[in-house]
Amino acid sequence: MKVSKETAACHRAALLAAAGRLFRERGFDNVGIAEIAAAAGLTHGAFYTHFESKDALCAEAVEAITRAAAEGLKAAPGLHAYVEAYLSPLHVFARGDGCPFAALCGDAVRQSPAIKASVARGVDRFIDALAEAVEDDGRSPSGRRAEAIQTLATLIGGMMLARTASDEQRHEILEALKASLL
Amino acid sequence: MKVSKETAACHRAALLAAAGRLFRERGFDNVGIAEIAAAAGLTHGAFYTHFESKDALCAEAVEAITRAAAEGLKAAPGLHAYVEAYLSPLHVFARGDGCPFAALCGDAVRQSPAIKASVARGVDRFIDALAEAVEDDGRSPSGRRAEAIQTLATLIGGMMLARTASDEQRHEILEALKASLL
DNA sequence: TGTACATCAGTGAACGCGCGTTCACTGATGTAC
DNA sequence: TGTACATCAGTGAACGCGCGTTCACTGATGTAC
Repeated sequence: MKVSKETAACHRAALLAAAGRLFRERGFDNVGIAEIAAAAGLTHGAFYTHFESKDALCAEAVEAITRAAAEGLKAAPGLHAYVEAYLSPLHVFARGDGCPFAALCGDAVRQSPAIKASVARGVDRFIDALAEAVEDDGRSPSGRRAEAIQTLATLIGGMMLARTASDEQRHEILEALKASLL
Repeated sequence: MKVSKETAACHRAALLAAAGRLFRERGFDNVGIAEIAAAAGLTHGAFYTHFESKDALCAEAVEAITRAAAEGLKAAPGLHAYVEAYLSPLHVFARGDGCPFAALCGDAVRQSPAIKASVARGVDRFIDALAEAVEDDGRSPSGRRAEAIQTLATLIGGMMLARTASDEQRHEILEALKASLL
């Protein structure tokens, strides 16, 4: 049955939100259209009135969650606090709500060009945001960008290590990285 | 038909080698038993005379390639040279023969406990090897281990970023990280 | 050393399952009069 | 404002496909005599 335009717009937003969460929790290939639709209160058939394909949804969901990640960084009370929260056990376990890069970079390599490009744009935006947050001790813009890249690599590499690590390892990894970045 | 014990042992080794390469190239879930068996010159049915399940193969393949990675580091002419080679465009594209952590950490989070444990053991061995390779300026063992963790996080995070990045981004990322680690 | 036979690595058809996608259909929405 | 009807978001059955795994069978191996 038909549904009002506002309701349809809500459904689309719900699909994107569910996809953003589920993809981060389990990766692109381990979440089905039916599950995403169900999480948004729909059946799988309705999905195709909102998105052309799963691939199109993936690209759009990546766009959304990477934009949110950059906004989250800009809204943080400072790089120090951001890094502290990033390298917390909470973030290790809250995958569905966490950093899209730590959750999906490994997957993205093997996805379609559209998805890879979406992730690459997100990475670029996030590096920009990090470069602005880095302390300005009179360094050149390119120097700050280089430091931003190093911080990002350490954060996402560290998060992935912490997520596969055993309980004892996890603590050691998070503490070592906090000490080196703060 | 039956086959001599040596031949069977070769087949098993070939299955492990093919799995190690294919898993790194495309991830655990995107490579089928039939493809691995075919790469080893067998049909899929024969696979089950060598391994109990795909999961068992994954765990054993991870064990093999992470051991090889640690040995490769120990055999390197120095940490400097190792990092230089790690952060090279060659490594970005040679996934099947490259670092198992950069290739599989993202996947491993979602795999069975056996696979996760296998990766975690590999990470531990690799950190040990890195801690030995780190320069000894009179630091404590735990200080060297912390530096090893930071180096590993930066390397695998950087490799994953470089692998999803666009052509221009890739160069910038690799150069920034080499500058920070060397 | 030669023969007879049990073993078992390998084959390929078949299974159940979940996936992405399609499509005929339904019925509330919202527009045209 | 009220009515008639075209639109189209949503439903659920169905599709083809590839997957991991099983299993009856084959025939070379390697052992027992």
